[in-house]
Amino acid sequence: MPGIKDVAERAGLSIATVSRALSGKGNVSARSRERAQAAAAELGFVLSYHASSLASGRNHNVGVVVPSVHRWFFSSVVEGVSASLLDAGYDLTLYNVSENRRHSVLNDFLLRKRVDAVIAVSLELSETEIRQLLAIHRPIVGIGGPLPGASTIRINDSGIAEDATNHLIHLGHSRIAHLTGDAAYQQDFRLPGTRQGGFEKAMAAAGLPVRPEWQVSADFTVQGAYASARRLLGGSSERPTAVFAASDEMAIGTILAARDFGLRIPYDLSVIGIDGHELGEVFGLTTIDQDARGQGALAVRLLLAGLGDAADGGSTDTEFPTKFVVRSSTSVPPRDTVPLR
Amino acid sequence: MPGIKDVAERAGLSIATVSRALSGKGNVSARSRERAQAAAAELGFVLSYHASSLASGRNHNVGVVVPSVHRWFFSSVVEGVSASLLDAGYDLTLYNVSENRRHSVLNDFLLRKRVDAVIAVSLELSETEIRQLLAIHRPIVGIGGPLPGASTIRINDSGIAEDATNHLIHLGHSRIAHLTGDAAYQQDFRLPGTRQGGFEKAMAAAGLPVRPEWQVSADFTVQGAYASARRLLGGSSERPTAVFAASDEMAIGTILAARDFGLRIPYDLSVIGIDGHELGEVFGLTTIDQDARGQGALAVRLLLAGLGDAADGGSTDTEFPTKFVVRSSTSVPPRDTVPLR
DNA sequence: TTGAAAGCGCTAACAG
DNA sequence: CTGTTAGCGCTTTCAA
Repeated sequence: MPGIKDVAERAGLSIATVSRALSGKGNVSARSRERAQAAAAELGFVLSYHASSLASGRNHNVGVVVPSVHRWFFSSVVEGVSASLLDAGYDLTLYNVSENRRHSVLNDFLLRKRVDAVIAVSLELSETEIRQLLAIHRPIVGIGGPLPGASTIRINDSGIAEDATNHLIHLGHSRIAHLTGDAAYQQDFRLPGTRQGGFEKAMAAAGLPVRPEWQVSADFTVQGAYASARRLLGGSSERPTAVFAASDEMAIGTILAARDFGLRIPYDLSVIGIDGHELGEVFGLTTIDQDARGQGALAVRLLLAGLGDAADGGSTDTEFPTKFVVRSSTSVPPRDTVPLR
Repeated sequence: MPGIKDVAERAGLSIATVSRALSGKGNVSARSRERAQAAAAELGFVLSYHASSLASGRNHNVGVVVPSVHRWFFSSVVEGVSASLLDAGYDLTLYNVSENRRHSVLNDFLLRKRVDAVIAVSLELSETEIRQLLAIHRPIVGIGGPLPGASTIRINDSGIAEDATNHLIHLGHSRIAHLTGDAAYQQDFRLPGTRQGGFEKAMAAAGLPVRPEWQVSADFTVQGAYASARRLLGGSSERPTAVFAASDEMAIGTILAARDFGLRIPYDLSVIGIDGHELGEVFGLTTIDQDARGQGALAVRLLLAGLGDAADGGSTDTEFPTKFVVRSSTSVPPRDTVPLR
C-alpha cells in the first residue's frame, strides 16, 4: 500500500509538496502538481482521509439523522442533502434511527468527532443533546423540527394548514375532516399537532364546527391512511365532503379509500394534502408543495457557510417557502349538501 | 477538548490502560476500567474515531452506494443495512449517486480508505473498479447487480419473472403484456432485460406470442408506469388481459391507469408485480416478495463475517429466496376473451 | 495487568 | 514555491 512518501520519492518532490499538490491547498507550481499527480496515479495512491482529518482537524463529513429513509419526506431531504454534499466534496454519514436508538446514536456516533456537522431531520433533540453537540463545535441544523439553540429550516406548518383548510372552506365546504398524524409522531416532531392547530384555527375563524369523529389519525403512510380513511368514510353516519390530510401520502390513502366506496373525487369528496409528492400528479391531488429536496440542499448551504467561519453561535431560523398547487382533487361540495353550522 | 491523556491523569492510569479500558480490547482489571470510564464520563471525553482508525487501521464504517434512496427497493435495502450496521457499531456512509457521478464517487470517496467495505446496490461496477477496491483490501458485496469478482446477493430474476408469467398463463391468460424498465436502467443493472428474458421464456414455453406493442417500458416509478400503462391500455387496438410489471411500483401505476379507464381488477385485467411493496396490500396486488430489507441485512452479515478474517478472496454468490404472494389482482381472463395463439 | 515508546499517514507552520 | 519539522490523538508491541 503506497504512502505519500512513495509518491514523493517517485515524483522527486518533498512530502509536503505532494500533499499540497494532491489536496489542492497551498501554492504549487503547475509542473510539480503534474508530477505529483502522475506519480500518484501510477502508484494508485489516494490520500488517507483519516490521516488528513487527524492532521487538519477537518472531516469533510456530515452526519444526517432521519427517522426513516423509507418515507417520502425523509428520502427527499436525504437526496437533496446528498447531492449538495457530494458537490462540495463531503461525505454523508447516515443515521437512520428509530426512536429507541436515538440515545446510542448520539453518544456512540455523533459525539465521536467524526462528523463536522449534523443535520437532524424531524428529530426533536433535547437542549442537553444540542448543547453536547454544540460543545464539541459541531454545528447543527434541524429540518422540520424545533431545535432550541440550533439553526432550523422549517415551513410554516400552522399557516399552510390554515391555507389548506381555507381553500376547502372557500370552495363552500363546511363538512371538513382532518387526517392527522398518530400520537406516536406527536412526541417527536410535534408536527401533526401544529398542522391540526392550523386546521382548527381556520375552522374556528369561519365559524365551522370541528367534529371529533372527523378528526382521525394515521401513521403518515399511504396504507395507514387508507385504513383510517375507510373507517372515516365507510361509517354509516354522516360523511364529510372534504378531507384535509396532513401529508400527501395520507391524502393518497384517502383517495384510494374513497374510490373503494365508489366516491368520486372531487364530486363526492374533495381531498387536499401537504407535501408535493411526485405521485400527486397521478391522482390530480391538490396540495401545498414543500420542496423537500430544496430544504435538504439549503441545510447543506447553511452548514457549509457556517463551517467556513468558526460560527456555531449564529442560530438562524429559516422559514422555507411553500407553493399552493391546485389540481383536480378539490372542488365545490355536492349540490345537495346541507351546510353544517 | 479533553484528550485521552487528560483522562489518564484524572484516573491515575497510563494512556495505554485507558485506551484498553475504553475500547474494550485487551485485558484491564475491573477496577481500572471503572476508573477510566468514570474519568472519561466526568470529562465528557469520547475517543476520536479518526485517531483510532489511523492507529488501528480499522474504520468501523461501511460505504453504501445506491442509485437513489427515493425508490422503494433502494430505501428498503438501506434501512436493512442501516439497522444491522448500527447494531454492529458501524457507521454507514451513504453515496446516493446518479450515474454521472459514479466515477468521482469511486475515486474521491471510496478509494480514500475511510470505509472498511462497500455495499453496492444495483450498481454495475467494471472489473477494473472492483479490482481497485479489492486491491486496497475493501471487501465488496453487491446487491441486485452482477459484480464480477465480488460477492453478490441477488434474487433469481429470470426465474421469478418466469414464475410470474406462468402464474398468468396457468390462470388461462394468453394476451399478456410486460411492463419493463427503461433502457436507461438496462445499462446499469441489466435487471429489466433479465426479467424480460424470463417473461419471454415462459411465453415461448407455453407457445404464446409476445406482441411487441405489449412490451412497454417505464422508469420504475408509479407515475412513470402510470403514463406507460395509459398508452398500453388506452389504445384503440386490442387490449391485453393481463400485465406482468417488472416492479410493484410499476404494477401499481398500471392498476391506477386501468381504473381510470374503468377496467376492473382483476375481472377485466390481471396485474402482477415483483417486490413485496408495502402498498401492495392496499391494491390487493399479487406479487413476488423479495425481502429487500432482508437483503440489506444479509449483506452486512456477509461483510462483517468477511471482515473478521482477512478474507477478501471468498466471493460468494448468494441467491436470496423470494415468496410468491397471491392476492386479488390476478384471476382468470374475462369469459369472452378470444385466446391468442 | 500495566506502562513506555514508537508509530499510523498526513498537514501546517516555519524558514528558506 | 518548496523542504523541514513537529505534531494530530490514539493503538499497539514490548518489557516489566
